[in-house]
Amino acid sequence: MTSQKATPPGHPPATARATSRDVARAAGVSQAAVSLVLGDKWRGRVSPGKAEAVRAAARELGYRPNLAARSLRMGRTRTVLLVVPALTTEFFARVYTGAARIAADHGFGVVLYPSPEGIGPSHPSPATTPGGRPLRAPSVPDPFDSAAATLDGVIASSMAAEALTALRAADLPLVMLDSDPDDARATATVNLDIASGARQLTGHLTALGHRRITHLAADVRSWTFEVRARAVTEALDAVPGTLLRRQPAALGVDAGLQAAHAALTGPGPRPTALLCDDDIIAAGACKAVRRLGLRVPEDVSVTGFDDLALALAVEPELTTVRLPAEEFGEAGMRALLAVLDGRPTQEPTLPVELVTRGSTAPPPAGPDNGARPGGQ
Amino acid sequence: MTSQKATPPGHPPATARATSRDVARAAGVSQAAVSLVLGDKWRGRVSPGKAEAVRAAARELGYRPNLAARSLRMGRTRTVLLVVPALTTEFFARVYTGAARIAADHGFGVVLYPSPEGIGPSHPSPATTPGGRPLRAPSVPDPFDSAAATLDGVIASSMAAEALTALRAADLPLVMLDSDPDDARATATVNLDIASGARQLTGHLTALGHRRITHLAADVRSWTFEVRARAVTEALDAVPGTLLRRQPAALGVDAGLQAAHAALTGPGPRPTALLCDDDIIAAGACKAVRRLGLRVPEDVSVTGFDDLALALAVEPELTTVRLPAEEFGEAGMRALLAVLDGRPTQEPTLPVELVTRGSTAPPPAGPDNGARPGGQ
DNA sequence: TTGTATGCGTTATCAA
DNA sequence: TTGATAACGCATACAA
Repeated sequence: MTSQKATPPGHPPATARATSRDVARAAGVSQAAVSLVLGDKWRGRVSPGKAEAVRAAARELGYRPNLAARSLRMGRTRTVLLVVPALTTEFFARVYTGAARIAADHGFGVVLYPSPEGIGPSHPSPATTPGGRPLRAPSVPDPFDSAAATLDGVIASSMAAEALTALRAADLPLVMLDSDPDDARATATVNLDIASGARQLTGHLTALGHRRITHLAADVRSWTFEVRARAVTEALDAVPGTLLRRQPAALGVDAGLQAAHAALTGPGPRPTALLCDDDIIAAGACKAVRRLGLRVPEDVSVTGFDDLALALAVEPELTTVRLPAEEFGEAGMRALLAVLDGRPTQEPTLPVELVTRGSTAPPPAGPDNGARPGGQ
Repeated sequence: MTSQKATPPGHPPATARATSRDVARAAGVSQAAVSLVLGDKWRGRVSPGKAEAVRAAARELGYRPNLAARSLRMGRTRTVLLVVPALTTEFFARVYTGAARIAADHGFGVVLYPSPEGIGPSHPSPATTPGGRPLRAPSVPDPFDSAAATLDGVIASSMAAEALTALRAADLPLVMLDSDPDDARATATVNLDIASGARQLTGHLTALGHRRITHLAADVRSWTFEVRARAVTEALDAVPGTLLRRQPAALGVDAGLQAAHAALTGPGPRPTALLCDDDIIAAGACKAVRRLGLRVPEDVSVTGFDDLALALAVEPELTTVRLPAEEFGEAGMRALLAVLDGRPTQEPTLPVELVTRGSTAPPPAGPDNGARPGGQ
């Protein structure tokens, strides 16, 4: 009965990597010393000479600690779940990028959970893949059953909030993104200053002279959209003589088109501006305007929200509110790390910025600027 | 010295979860039996009654195995790395979605590695965040140093191929996406039928009557773009009387605009069609056409590639080649799973589909259809 | 059929 | 300062 190393029976080791014991042997120290040195906890417990020897050996052998073992021992996985409404959107891809960057800086990984009910696919197939198969039927399981999913914490977009309750988030620390600060589920909240963005938008439009504005409101129950609606209403209430209407619109180019069509052809005087809840809806709205034989922005101004790449791709380019997506993800991750460390969290609200481009202009002149040009 | 359970000293357990021993106790069996039953390997080794008791207890306790422990024991992490050129693009977000779905079906997780040199940010800031900080400076480290990174395999887009060599991919199984089948680094390759797409596009344009076509070619060294260029050249060589020119374009709306401007104002007769290497470039090209006082598609036809949401957002909607992004990710993941299982891989090539929309039409009539309309 | 023992690689404690 | 040693939770070989 020797102390020979033996790989576990049944399976060969995936990759023959150096272990801390190999490093210890190479450096002529105990395995524990390796752990201390590499964990930078050797203040007065290992001699400087040996410490350097350990580092050299580790470098030499290309040692990288086995994270499974570390997780097992520590009871923490250094893995965080990011719950988003649907990854296929540029906005959340950027949120992920920011979160992952900060995570990596702290030795954490980020695993994604695109909420099954994924709001607004924003693209052709609403509920099926090109192949016609229902989108993630039993496919994407509860992330807590999934492989990468022994989690230290969760970051969730408010747009995927329902998914959150479904997925029993144990009692993991939970950072909610862009959601009601009073949400009881949240350990911490990180917000964008959406209300300010909405006010900047309405301010821009009223300053241009618009008085009949229709809000193409995302018909998604989500805090962020509620805030937009409220802020728009309040801001326009403060400007005498304005007429605000509201038209619900699903997320997506085509839905935006439909909603805008309805808004522009409905009863009463035609609005001179369409304030859309996101860039995608705005893109659809622009199409609707033109299909009615009207021009953007001469006859109807259109604004978006998000400042996606799309905003520059359409013509005219969209006046919109730039949401700092990556910084948003970064802030969310930082808040979660603070919670995990037991540090106080800052609950920041990130500023947003109005970006004025070609899709807005003063309303058409004329008494009622209303005589409808030849339709369709 | 009792056999009392004790949490590891120093740190409390992250979450008090039931272990297989708890289940065993509850079911009145040994811990090994639990492992057998839940691993579905109890064929003739556990009595049906006890097996059922185990399952009941597991359900009751909400037992979920500790993946760190399992990974440690098995030497496999059930985690796969997906290397993409930049996550902020819709296309790769969709590839990820497909890959993650299949992975989850097999109890695997997917971690993302947006290549540092991330080709084509396709959005405002080329190299810095809004804050001005250089984009992922030492931030995103070698993924093999990162937390989630004890990997069983890698899936990589050819567009991030350089990153691959940098990141010493040990000798992990490597599935390359849309890359040279002869690439020595790849354990397996999964491709889209890009060449067919290019041929469908040229066929569509020549059938409409176009004879002067400029290829707005992505100036990115990547197999997929080389294939496009070759296929376009060969297809047009086969049609007598065609004049193919090629104009390099960086990835991005603005770059597409610039390239198209150059193509339309350069010496020689103006092309009647701009065949763009992706939808983003095509969107830029459309803008260039209009800035020159020309119309799409009456004066100049424009085609894209990818069929992003963008293709429907611009006006006119883009004729483009639909790339089945999610299925692509699925196929990549399936290939990798096959490799990991030692099964033969199928090396599939996924079909792509021409989608005809408003951005293409017959070229303008007239002898040379060339008398340039008043530019600006 | 069942139970018991072992080791995966780490970190942390304790005795030397 | 250092080096043994134990335990994290699981899967498996082996003895009963």
